[in-house]
Amino acid sequence: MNLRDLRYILAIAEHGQFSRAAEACGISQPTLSVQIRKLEEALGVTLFERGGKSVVPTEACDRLLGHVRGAVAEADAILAVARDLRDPLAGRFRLGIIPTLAPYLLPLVFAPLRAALPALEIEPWEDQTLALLERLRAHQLDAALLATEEDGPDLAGEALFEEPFLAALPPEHRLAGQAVVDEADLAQDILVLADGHCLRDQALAACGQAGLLGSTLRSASLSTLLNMVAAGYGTTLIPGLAAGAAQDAGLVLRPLAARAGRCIRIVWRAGYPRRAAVEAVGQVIAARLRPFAQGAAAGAV
Amino acid sequence: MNLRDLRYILAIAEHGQFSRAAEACGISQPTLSVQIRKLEEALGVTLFERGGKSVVPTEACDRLLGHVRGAVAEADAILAVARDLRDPLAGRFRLGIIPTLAPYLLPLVFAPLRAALPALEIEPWEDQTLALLERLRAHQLDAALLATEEDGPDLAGEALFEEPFLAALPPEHRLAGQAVVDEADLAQDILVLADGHCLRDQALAACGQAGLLGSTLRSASLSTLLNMVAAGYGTTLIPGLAAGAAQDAGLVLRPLAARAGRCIRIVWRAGYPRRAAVEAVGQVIAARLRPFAQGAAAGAV
DNA sequence: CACCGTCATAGACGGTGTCTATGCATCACG
DNA sequence: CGTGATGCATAGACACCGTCTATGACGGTG
Repeated sequence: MNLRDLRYILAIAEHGQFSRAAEACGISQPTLSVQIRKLEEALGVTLFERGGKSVVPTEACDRLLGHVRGAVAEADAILAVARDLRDPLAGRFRLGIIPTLAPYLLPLVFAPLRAALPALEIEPWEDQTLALLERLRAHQLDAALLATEEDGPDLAGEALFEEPFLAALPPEHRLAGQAVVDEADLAQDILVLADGHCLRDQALAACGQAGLLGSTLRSASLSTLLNMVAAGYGTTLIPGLAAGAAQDAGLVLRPLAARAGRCIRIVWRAGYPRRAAVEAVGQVIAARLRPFAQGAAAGAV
Repeated sequence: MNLRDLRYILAIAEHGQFSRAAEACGISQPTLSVQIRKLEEALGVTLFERGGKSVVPTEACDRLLGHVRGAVAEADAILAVARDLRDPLAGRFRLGIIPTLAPYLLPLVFAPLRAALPALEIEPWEDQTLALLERLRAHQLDAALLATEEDGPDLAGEALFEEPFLAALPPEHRLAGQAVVDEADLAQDILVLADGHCLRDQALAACGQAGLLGSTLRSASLSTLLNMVAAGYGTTLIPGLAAGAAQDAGLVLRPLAARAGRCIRIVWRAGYPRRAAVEAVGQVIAARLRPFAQGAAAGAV
C-alpha cells in the first residue's frame, strides 16, 4: 500500500470513473486499473464494483474512505509543513472570497500581495460563505475572506477591516435629497440578493427585516442588483468597496444613519500549519484597506 | 514521499540511530541512509543532525513528526479495517424480499441463516418487485428474493425453490368439497392483490385472466386477502408458504389441478463482488425449503 | 450495424528501492 | 598518539514495480 494508491482511491471515489480519475492523477487509465486491482488484492478487499458504465465504491470502500482521507491529509500536511519550513511565504495559497467582496477587493489587493509576497501564488476562489467554509474544512482552501461572525471551534479567524454599508439610490429617488439615509427608510423598497449571500441577511437585519415583503425579486449578483436599482426598481444597501461600481452604474450613494456595516475577516483551519502565510496575506490586505477605513470614518468612501 | 519513508522516520526518531532503525525496519543500514537522504532532498528539509555517534532529530523534524505519526496511524487503520472486511461472509447484507413471501419465509430461514452465517448481519427489506429491482440497481440492496422470471442483463439470478400455489376457499364454498380444484373454476369469484404485486399477475395468469372483472376489490396485503376470503367474499390463490396463515384464518386449502406455482429466485447485480455471500445465503434458504418441496410434490404443504 | 466511451489485459521500458562491498569520521583506550 | 570499534555515507549491481502504448471486451447510441 502506498500514499499514491490512496490518492488513486480518492480520485476514483470523487470522479466515479476510472478514466477521469486517471486523468486527474496524471496517469493512464490502464495504469490506474492495474494499481487498483493490485491494491484490492493486497488488502483482500474489493474496493469498487465495476459495472459497465458506472463504478460504485463498495461498502468496504466506504468504511475505508475516512482513513484514506485522513492519511492523505496528513501526508499533505507533511508536505505543507516542509514547504513552510523552507519558506512559509511561498507556494500555492488558495484563498476563498465571498462574491460581494471579490470583484471590488481583488483589484485593490492583488498587486500589493504580489509585491509583498512574490513567492506566494495566490489562487482566489469565489463562492458563498457556506460553500467556502465547506471547502476550507475539506482542505481545499488555505484561508477564506468572510463577512460573518463565528465559524466553529475548528476554525480560527482574524478581523482585517470594517466595511461600512451605503444606501444606493436611483438619482430620482425621494431619499436622494438627504445627506444621510436612515436604515429604516430604506426598508420600504429595498432589493436584496438571493439566498445564501451573507450580504442579503445583513442588509435585511440592518433595515429591520422589513424589506422582505416588498421585494420578491432577489438578484443573484451584486452587479445585477445595482443595475436593477439604477433602472428604478427600488433601493439597496451595498458594501463600501462597491461604491465605485455603484457610481459607475449611475446610482446615488449616501451614508447610513446608524452606520451599519460588516467586518471582513480572514478565516483558516485551527490546525493549519502555514500560519505565517495567513498572517502575511491578512497584513497586506489590512494595510491596503487602511486608507479606506479612514475615509469611511470621515463619512465618505 | 512514501509511507515506507514515514515509517523510516519514525524508526530513526525512536532508536536515535540509523543502524538499529534499519534493523527494526528489516533493511540494511546503507539503504536507510540513502532513503532518508533522498527524502530530505525531496522535502527540502534536513530531518536528522548526524553528529558522529549521535543522530538527533532537527526542529523541523519535530514539527513534522506529529503528522508523520498521524499518516502512519491512518495507514495502519486502513490495513486493520481491511483485515476486518476481508471475510465476504461478514458484514451487513441487505436482502430485499417481496411482501407475499417475506412474512412466511423469514420466520423459517432467519434462525438457520444466523446459525450458518453468524458474521453476516442480514437486513431484510420488504417491498414489491419493481421497487426491489430499483434499489438493487441503486446499490441499496445486496440481493433480493423475487418470484419473477428475468430481470435484465445487468442482474443475475439463481432459482432457490419452487412454491406451488393453492386454492384458498371459505369452508362453505361450493368448490370446498373437491379434493383438487381446477384453476379455471377459481376464476369466477377470485380475489387478487393490488397492482404491483407479482402474485396478482401470476394468480390471474393461472386462472386465465378471467377474474379481473369479478373483483373490483384488490387487497393491499395477503393477510387482508385471506380475511376477505374467510368472510365469504370470494376465493383466492395463495403461495404454498402462506398455507399456515390461511388455515389459521379458517380457510380450506386445495391443490390445483394444473399445479400452478412460482419459482423463488435470489437476484443480484451482475458485477456484485460478494458473490460468496449471495451463494451462501441462497444455499441456506434452499436447504431449509427442501423438505417443503417434497411435501408439495406429495400434494400437501 | 458501426461507432464511441469505458474498463481490462499484455508486453516493453525505465526508475528506484534494495543489496553487498567499501570508505570515512568519530570516539574510546592503551 | 596510534589502533580498533562503531556508525554513517558512497558506489555499483540487480530485481521489482509502476508506467506506458497497443489492443481487446463490453455496453450504449445514432
